[in-house]
Amino acid sequence: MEGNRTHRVTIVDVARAANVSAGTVSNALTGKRPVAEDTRMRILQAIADLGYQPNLLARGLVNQRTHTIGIVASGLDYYGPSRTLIGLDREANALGYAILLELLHSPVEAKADVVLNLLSARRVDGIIWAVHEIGANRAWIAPDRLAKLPPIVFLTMQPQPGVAVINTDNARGAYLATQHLLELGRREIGLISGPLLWWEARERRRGWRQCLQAAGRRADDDRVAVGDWSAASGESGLLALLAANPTLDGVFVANDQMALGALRAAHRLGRRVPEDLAVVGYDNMPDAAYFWPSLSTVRQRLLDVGRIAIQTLHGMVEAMRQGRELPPPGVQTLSPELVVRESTIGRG
Amino acid sequence: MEGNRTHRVTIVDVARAANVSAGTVSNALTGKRPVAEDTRMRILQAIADLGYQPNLLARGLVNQRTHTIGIVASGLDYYGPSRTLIGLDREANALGYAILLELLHSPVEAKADVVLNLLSARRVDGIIWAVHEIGANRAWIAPDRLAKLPPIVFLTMQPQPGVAVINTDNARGAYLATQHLLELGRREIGLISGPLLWWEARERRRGWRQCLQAAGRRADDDRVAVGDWSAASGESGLLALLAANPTLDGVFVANDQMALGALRAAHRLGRRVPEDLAVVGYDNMPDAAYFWPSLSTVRQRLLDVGRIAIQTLHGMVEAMRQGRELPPPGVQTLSPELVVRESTIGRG
DNA sequence: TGCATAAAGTAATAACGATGACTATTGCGA
DNA sequence: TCGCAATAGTCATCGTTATTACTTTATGCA
Repeated sequence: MEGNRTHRVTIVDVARAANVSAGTVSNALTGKRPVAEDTRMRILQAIADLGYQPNLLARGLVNQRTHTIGIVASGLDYYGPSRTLIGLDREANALGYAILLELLHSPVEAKADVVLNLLSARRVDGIIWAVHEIGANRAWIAPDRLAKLPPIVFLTMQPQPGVAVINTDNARGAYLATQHLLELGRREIGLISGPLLWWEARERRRGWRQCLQAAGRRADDDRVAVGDWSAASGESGLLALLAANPTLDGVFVANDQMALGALRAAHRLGRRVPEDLAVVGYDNMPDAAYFWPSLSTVRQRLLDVGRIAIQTLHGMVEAMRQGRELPPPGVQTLSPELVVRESTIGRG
Repeated sequence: MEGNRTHRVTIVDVARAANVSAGTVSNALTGKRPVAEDTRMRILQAIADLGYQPNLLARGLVNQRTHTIGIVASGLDYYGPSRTLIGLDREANALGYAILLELLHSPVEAKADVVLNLLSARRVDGIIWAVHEIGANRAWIAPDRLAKLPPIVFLTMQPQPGVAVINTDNARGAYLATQHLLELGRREIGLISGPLLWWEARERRRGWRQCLQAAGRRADDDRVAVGDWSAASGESGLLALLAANPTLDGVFVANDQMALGALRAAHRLGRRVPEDLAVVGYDNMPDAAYFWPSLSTVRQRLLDVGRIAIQTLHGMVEAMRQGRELPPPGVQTLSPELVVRESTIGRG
């Protein structure tokens, strides 16, 4: 009927159509005050007729709450970050939050600050920081800066005092992998590491080293090749390791993609896996079970990381809203599990 | 100083501190009207002192514009969707849009409608629909429903009249792959397809079939195994194909993950790739170059898909804002490219 | 039955924080 | 003196909700 294409239908239009006041419509929608059943039906009918959509900007403005969570992430073309994001999204949905996504393509501190300002200007209720690495020192999380931001949960980083962190135990995962190799009787075990700027890479190296040292084995630097998480670097990494240690009979590779490259290098050199060289990866990406040979690896519960992160953040948001004291922020660490496949035990 | 932790600093506080009116602060910030240089400096100083963050909710409310784009996506644990999302994010950033992300875990129509309502209630400026499949008929994009929503760009789906779609030419990619196999002298070429509910899977099958028929070769249903995009289904798919066609000497696999499974099946059966069986995949995921043997495949420019999608959407948003007629929505199709590796030509 | 009182639903109005369209104040030259 | 730039200020507005105040209607009791 009404030809005016630019007119947006508001709560007042609904109220008029249902013959009530705007406040009553609001009450009917939010349920914060009771509304007589037949009025409610009339209102719902009017909403349907007019195709009314409540304006969440206005609602957020008056409620001081947007039901939006900002997620800052990076490395989405890798399995881990994507998977974590899925976990975050699921739980956020379940708790009624929408997600404002910011991808950091080149994680430098300046950009990080811009992104935080942006999220804060949009009045997100909370922030998930899922960027793995951003310089070595993290000076950018100055406490006074943090105090002016909405609650933040950090994923997968070194525990910091006064900051909520959700982690997996990378050192333990690496330990499990290395121990598995030792138990199979391997005597010379190398490491293809991720970039050492990354906390996860350092932790996995630590776990590998600890396990070897506990068993009285060598864990020297010439047993370590440093890659960049890519399959290419895994391939060149294994070539370098074997050149320096021709008798190497086991290798722990800090992620599955590099392990894929390492398998390829082994094939090219004619080394049989696992007979000549046993390989363990990290991540348990879906493809790993179909590598040739299928890859023993370490599974992290990344969906759980996402879930717990959102739940923790939600708790912080609610506490802050109700003026309660924030729970002392701490570290929650999830345990990884070893997944054994052909690359260590053959086609048993 | 001020101990009141709940007080939020608004434009009025800034105005008071800088000894001007709120309107002037607004002008200084948005630049819509000139402000004397020294007043501007005073205002900026006050903003810095107070740590003021403009409230984008309020701004959006009065401007009827949020500079936010809703992205509805799914399958983020696969390479393609993740990659596309990265492309979308980059261009959105460049054009000053934030991203409201909605992941569809189980793409059913009811849920789709809920998601669209949600985005619309948050007053996004536009929507990118990056969900690959949602039932066969798409009855849910009823034209009158579309008219009530912000501008939408659809990715990777069958062209629809009256709808903006950004595509890659899946049939052409499949054609290129199949042609490559023919040119290598392969005579019996099978297909491991994706689920036929997916438009992309149907298109890739069409390209495979067209190419074979143009060459006078068989392209019957017993040369087709239908998988579900997973490596597991690729493995079982090739086993089934070889059981039905023992003399098969080439296979086009509709994505790289299934191709990985197919390679594994070939290894298990002792068929040499490519000597006995040449394999071409689709997607060019980073790992494909490190499969054993490395995988010939089809590259899509997914970052470009994302870029163009955002640009198109931006154009629609601007046109609508300025009351201009929307450009007639059409289809933009990008061409894929063949990437030749060992799985077809050996370690040449 | 009639009246006081409680309960329940509804209406009116002031926020929330910004902007845009007017209006008001300067200082200057004609 | 007048008119015109150049600035700055005022106030209504965007679409909701919370608060307060006002109607009804139902209930209890003599």
